[in-house]
Amino acid sequence: MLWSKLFIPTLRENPAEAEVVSHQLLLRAGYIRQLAAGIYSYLFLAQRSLLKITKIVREEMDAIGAQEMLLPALHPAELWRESGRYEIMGDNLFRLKDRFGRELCLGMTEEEVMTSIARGEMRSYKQLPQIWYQIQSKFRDEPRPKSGLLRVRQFIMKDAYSFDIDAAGLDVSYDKHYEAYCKIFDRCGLKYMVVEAHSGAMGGSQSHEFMVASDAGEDYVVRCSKCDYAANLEKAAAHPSAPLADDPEGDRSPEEFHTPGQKTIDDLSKFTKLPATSQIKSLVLMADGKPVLALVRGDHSLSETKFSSAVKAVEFRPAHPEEIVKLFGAEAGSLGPVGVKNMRVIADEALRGRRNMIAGANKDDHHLRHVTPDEDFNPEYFDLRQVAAGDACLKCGGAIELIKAVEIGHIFKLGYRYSESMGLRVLNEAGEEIKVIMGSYGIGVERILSAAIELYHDKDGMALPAAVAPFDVVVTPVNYSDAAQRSAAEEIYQSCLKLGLDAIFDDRDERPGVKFKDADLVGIPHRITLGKKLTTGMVEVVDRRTKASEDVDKEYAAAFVAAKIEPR
RNA sequence: CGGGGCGUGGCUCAGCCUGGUAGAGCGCCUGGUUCGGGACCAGGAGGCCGGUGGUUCGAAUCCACUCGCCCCGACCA
Repeated sequence: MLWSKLFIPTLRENPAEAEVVSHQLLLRAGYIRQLAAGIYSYLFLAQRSLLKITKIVREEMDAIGAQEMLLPALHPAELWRESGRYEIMGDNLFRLKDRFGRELCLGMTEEEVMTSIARGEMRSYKQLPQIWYQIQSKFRDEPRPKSGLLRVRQFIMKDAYSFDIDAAGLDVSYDKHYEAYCKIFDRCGLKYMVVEAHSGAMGGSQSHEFMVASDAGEDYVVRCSKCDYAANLEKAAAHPSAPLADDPEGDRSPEEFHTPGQKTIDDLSKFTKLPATSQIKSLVLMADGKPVLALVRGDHSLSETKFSSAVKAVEFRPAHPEEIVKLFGAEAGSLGPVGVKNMRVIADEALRGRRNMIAGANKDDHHLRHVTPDEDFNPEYFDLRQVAAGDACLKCGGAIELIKAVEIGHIFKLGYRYSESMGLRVLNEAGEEIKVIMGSYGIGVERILSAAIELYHDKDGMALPAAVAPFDVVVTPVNYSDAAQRSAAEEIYQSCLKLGLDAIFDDRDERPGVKFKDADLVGIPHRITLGKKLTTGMVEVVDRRTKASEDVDKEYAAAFVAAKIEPR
């Protein structure tokens, strides 16, 4: 293609609205333009990259026997009511009405539609297993779209669904996806981690996320510095750090003391001269309308995910101040577990075996010292605590680190959630009706591009892996009005095409600086530059990432570049 | 939804406090000189100052409302 004929609107300066690097570069390099908050147009360059990514995705999905389909994005609300997600998804689901007042919604994932197809046609175990997938736009009414293409309201997802006869079959389908995902992300040139994940609103048992470390990410990955343990923060477990002060010895009874105006853990640490690790933090939550008192060590934070699985709540929220006063007779700064009878009391494992700690007295401006779990109150123990950096790995004791990351893929064992609610059953060998077991598997296509940019960029722009770059190579005559350069460049460009390279010919009558800057910004992995050395038959081949330049005979330049690009 | 910031040619921004002719750099167009890392000279085009209402002789500027975008939080397969 001829650069002079293409629409590649590069910008010299970063648009003011872009904060994260991938967003800035996608705009500057002319890949995307914004239409509204969280809604973007993908221009020529972005579309080329995305097509390369989806091609890789297709090849690897097809390789595990998955069948590509294309389902509607517009769904009848009725279908979502069947699975129960019409209510669960709340405002995140785009909802609309047609001219007759029928309720519709835009798909955020397509378990319902896939399940409805399956239940209409599947009759026998002999038809299973099946893996169906599509690459299609998804819609989510995000409360806060952000970071360019990282969190948007319309995006392209590869979503796959597996249908199996039993749990062993699901394991096979799940493992196939696990491996296919690794191949996809490897081929896209990404550095990524696979972490244990929480299955969240999707339901189901096992789940893994594919994460790319990046400060632009919104998730935290907990990783052991020694072994291979890695998990999403929501799910991660670890040994807590030791308390900073030993518990006082002895079999003491709770003793009230006056703590005027001391409300936070911090206040109390200063006031009592005891570290936060000697305190019990008391949190009141309303879980499905019922109050629960959750206790964690003073320096720990409650993991909301772990809390909700511990109490098996569909919905929960922090209690309102009025509710707290009504239930405890005291305000939030002075709450504690001693004497609490009117609600469930759950405690984090880190409190088990501790003695003589500080807790609120359920009386404003008063606290208790010498509070001992299992003596002064009897909680149910759970892992409730959010893991923190510096904790010790459960597997090997190594130090835990926290890494910010972008989620690019997620695989779930759904189990029977949809087949049960929507009635997907087949007959087994014995002629008995059995539920089909399902899995679902997603990849965020734009996130692969964004993550690649976050991973590979420098001050001049993108340094994309060839697999996802819009072009493999750009042929750049330094002076286009020089007839010798022009014709030699044309020849090299044609040779590149013959070798199957995705080549672009920068035939613009621009100064060399402009052409070099644009090529760097756009992130084309290789550049063949024709300049003064052409008089001796030599051209330069420049590597975008390393900026290393090699002189090559013009006859071999195309083959030289082709050899550098991995076969695909 | 709570908190903060910002809306002025295509892009980055100044002007607003203290009301009176709408500006700069880059980009764009024409001509010329140039040609190895975003050239130079000359000429030129391009702006309902986000919108509505108000105050005023007069509003980009002051006031009210409103819309949009970004960031933090809440939220989130």
